[in-house]
Amino acid sequence: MRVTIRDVASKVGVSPMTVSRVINASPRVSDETRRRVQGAIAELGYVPNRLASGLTRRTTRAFGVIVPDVGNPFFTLVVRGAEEAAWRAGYHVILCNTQADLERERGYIEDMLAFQVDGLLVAAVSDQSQPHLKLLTRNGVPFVLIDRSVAGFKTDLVQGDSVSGARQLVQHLIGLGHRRIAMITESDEVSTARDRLQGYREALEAAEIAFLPELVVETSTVDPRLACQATLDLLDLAETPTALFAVNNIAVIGVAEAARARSLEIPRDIAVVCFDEVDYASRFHPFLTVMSQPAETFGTIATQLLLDRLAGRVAERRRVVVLPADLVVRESCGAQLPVS
Amino acid sequence: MRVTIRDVASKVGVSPMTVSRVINASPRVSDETRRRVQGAIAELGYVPNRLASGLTRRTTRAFGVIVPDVGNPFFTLVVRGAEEAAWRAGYHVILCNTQADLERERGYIEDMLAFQVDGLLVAAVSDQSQPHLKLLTRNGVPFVLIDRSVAGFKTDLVQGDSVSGARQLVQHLIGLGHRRIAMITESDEVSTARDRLQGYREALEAAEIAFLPELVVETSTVDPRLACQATLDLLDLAETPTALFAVNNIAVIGVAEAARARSLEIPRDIAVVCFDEVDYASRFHPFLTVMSQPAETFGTIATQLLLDRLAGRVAERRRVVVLPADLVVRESCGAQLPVS
DNA sequence: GCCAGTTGCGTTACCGATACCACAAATGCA
DNA sequence: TGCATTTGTGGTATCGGTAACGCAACTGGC
Repeated sequence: MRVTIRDVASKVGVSPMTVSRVINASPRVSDETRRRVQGAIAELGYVPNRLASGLTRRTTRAFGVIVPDVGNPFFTLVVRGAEEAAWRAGYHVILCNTQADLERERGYIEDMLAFQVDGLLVAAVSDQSQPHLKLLTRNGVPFVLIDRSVAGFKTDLVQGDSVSGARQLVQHLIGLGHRRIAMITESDEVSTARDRLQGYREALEAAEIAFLPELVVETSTVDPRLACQATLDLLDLAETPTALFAVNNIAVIGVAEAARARSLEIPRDIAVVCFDEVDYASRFHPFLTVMSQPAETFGTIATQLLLDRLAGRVAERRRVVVLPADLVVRESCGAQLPVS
Repeated sequence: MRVTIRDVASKVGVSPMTVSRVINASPRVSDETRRRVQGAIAELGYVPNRLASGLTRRTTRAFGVIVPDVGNPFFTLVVRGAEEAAWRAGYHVILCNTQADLERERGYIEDMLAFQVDGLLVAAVSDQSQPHLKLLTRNGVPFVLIDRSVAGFKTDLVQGDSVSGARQLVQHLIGLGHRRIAMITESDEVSTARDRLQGYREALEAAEIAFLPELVVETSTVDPRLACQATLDLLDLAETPTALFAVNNIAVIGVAEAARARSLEIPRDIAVVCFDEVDYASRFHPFLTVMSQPAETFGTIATQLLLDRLAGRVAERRRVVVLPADLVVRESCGAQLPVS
């Protein structure tokens, strides 16, 4: 049923090898033959079988991108950046969505290995992704970590400056007069969560504000519902926080929901800030003050690192790229904005 | 570098064939041998080469899902539903994001063909996707269209009830007293846009309101910026509309932005409704009244149709599944909500 | 006109896995 | 014990391409 190179060859009356040469733009084919072969390819709708060509050449010119949640605007942009850069370099991208599930992550990594991709970009679920990633090194497949580092893995890495970013966000809140600042975070097996908590602590320490464990709530995974519940718990404290720092754009959704459920108005009753743009939602009220990361650049740079490795232009050691984040002050923090 | 079946075989001291049997859970292997082979597989980190096995068997147990924009919450959920259903059936999903670009769509369809996927789910860019899809039929690869039909293509299809959904939304606005209702839509080469415009017209007609062409603005593609500009144009009309119907969740973002730019409050100054949930954003103000579609179900049902074809359980004719949409009344339409 | 170099194309072997067949050893049943 | 069957394993060909090589026919410089 599927059209093969032999179908094309016999239609034109040449050998499969000649068709192969036309496909791969080899110069050793006469113009006349080339034209006839191209005609047959178009007419039959022939598409070369990459399983077969991937077998003989040792490359598929494709790489996998594994992210925990394509629906998260941050990762959507990362993927877009990666796709763009890959496309320009003549590579194709296979996208895998793990839904932050380790099981699934392992499955996809095996899949990518099975499909013989030339390399991978991985935003790992957590430090527990380590065994899956070992599969890659053992098979000699290069990969670049995005956004999150994985404990005990010394590979190329593109990440944001979570420590400093979080510190700035919290300092901003402190500058607005807040002293009782809570944080909604996720498992500290995720490097970004760990780093942001650290930044939070540093900011408090610098302002000589005591770190209160009860003001930090950790949800098992990042999810609006869990974050909402966590926020409600915080709001039930005898002494409620006056400001809230959400570990990312997903958690903040739950925070906003909880505030609404308690009829608290942001920022009048409680100030809110978070990491990452909320994309479309940041155009809606409450207009969130965020630490904005250049998500698309994460994707393009990671792709560049990977392409470098594939091309053998290898800086032998691992390369770590840290991209700065930008404080975008909107309304949710309660800052008085100059009239624009 | 890559571990092959021969590496495993020679390590254990059996033939590759025996290893293959272990991988594929053939019963004709002694427990003893099976254990030793499995040990070697784990130890070497061997992952079977699917390029090779895909060549001999005629299946890869993978299928492609092609959508215009994974960042669109509607499609994110479609993908999630498809992944879920595929996973359960032992299939793997390769996700392709066309960014509503025909060129890219063609590239991805060729890629999927090249990777010998067993089938595809396609949310096509527009009617102009027809030539790409013909490639699939010519190569005998089954596919199911999602969300959008493509003119002249009689294949399996899972879509929403756009005509009736749009009619209901507009009727709802009319019921609230609006007579001057504008619509922001996209190219009428997209079936859903076509159908929603039709529903809009039907609702007007039923209420004996004249259809005014100047109240319908068509943007070339669906994009918040374009929708924002389109809305501004509408608000510049001598007689401005009192209500606005956005063709989908992306367009409505631009509408909200435009309203804000003009310091109009929703719904006090202008009522707004749209198709599709805005996901996270619908938890933010303005709380949008929407026609909610069961996006995840789109994915699961489309997958089911595809799996049926792959399994040969074919209802020979095409099957069309139309999923109903639900009017979710929130605040943006200006309806008085009962106190909950 | 001769020989070296180029051009255009075909042949053969192989990538890594599996379908199919073969076959020795173990087992079952009369 | 004898013969049929089952069990466990290996050998060979093959999937659809391509690398490497081969080789006629043409080109061109002397």
